[in-house]
Amino acid sequence: MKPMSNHEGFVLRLENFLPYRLVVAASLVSQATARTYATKYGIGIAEWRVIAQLGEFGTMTAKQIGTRSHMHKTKVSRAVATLTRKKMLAKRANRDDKREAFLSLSPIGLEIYESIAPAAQALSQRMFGEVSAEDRAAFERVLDTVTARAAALADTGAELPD
Amino acid sequence: MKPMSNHEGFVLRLENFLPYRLVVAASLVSQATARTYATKYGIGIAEWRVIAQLGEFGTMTAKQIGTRSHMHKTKVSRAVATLTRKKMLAKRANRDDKREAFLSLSPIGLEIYESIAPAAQALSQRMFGEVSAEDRAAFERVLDTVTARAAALADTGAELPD
DNA sequence: GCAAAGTAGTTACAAATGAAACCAATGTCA
DNA sequence: TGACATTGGTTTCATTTGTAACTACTTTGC
Repeated sequence: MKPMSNHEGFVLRLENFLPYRLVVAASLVSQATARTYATKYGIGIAEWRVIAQLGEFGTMTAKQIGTRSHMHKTKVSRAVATLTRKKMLAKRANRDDKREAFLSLSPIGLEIYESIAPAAQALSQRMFGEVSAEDRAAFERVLDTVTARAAALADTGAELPD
Repeated sequence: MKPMSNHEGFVLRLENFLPYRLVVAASLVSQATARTYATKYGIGIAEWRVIAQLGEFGTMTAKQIGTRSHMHKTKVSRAVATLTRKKMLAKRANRDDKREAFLSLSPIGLEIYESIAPAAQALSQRMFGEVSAEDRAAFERVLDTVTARAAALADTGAELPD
């Protein structure tokens, strides 16, 4: 599409601008998944991400969950609180450091995990399914370098929405 | 990294899970850019996106801006309001349809655009600069298909296969 | 041992957000 | 024409979010 700008200077073509396209794509993906998790499983994105971490790694502190998932610590704290209220999490005190606690999935939480994880996989398949193996590999490479670069640039502090 | 889960069923490896990686990458990119725009130009992401659209296309209605940029209409409305307050936008009534108005950049808005656009380009270069042309092309292809798929899933509210 | 500095996690508060109600103008169709 | 649906855009309201302040605990340096 040709830009119709009425000025002479620098013109940024958003439709070719990768940061913009990346953010738009991610926000659509995020919406689609959020909707599915919410309507079919009554669970928010932050909660799901906590469950997913614990489902994969078994036992973690809130801090570790936050670091691994790039979630703000207040978001983790709140997600953990609601999941605890819903009896999906088990919290075990750490005797060697009473500030933190070891979190893991309760039987109910595990049940949820075991039902959502394949559904998430299927949803991913629907979004990325028709991508060739080569393109997929390239895509992953680019995601890696960009993630590293952007993390370095964003470094001085702030955190993620979804 | 090896999963340490203590259960036997399905395990989703988030570090290989594309939707997740996409969202994380985008959110880091978004943060990095937001920070730059905010601190260096005193402008928010939504406002910048409105400016960017108008800088590229000259004149648009709020509806068109929303559609092209995938922004919620209230977000567009608010961004337009603050930009108008800052005298960065010119609003011209549409005589043929009094509900909408034609928006474009004022001289001040254009000045901002001309100063941010190259900075955005430079920032993008820093994030995607070391990506090869082939990988970049593949990346764009994948973004396109995923954007289309996710958009379809997001607004139909399609269900998951069971 | 102890004060100062740092860390895990929670909470208070203010800003950003989206769903839904709303307003004014336009389109539709009998 | 005139009722009714629709659309562009704004506003209201409840929720979500992040920043900063805070609590409780731990580490460091002396």
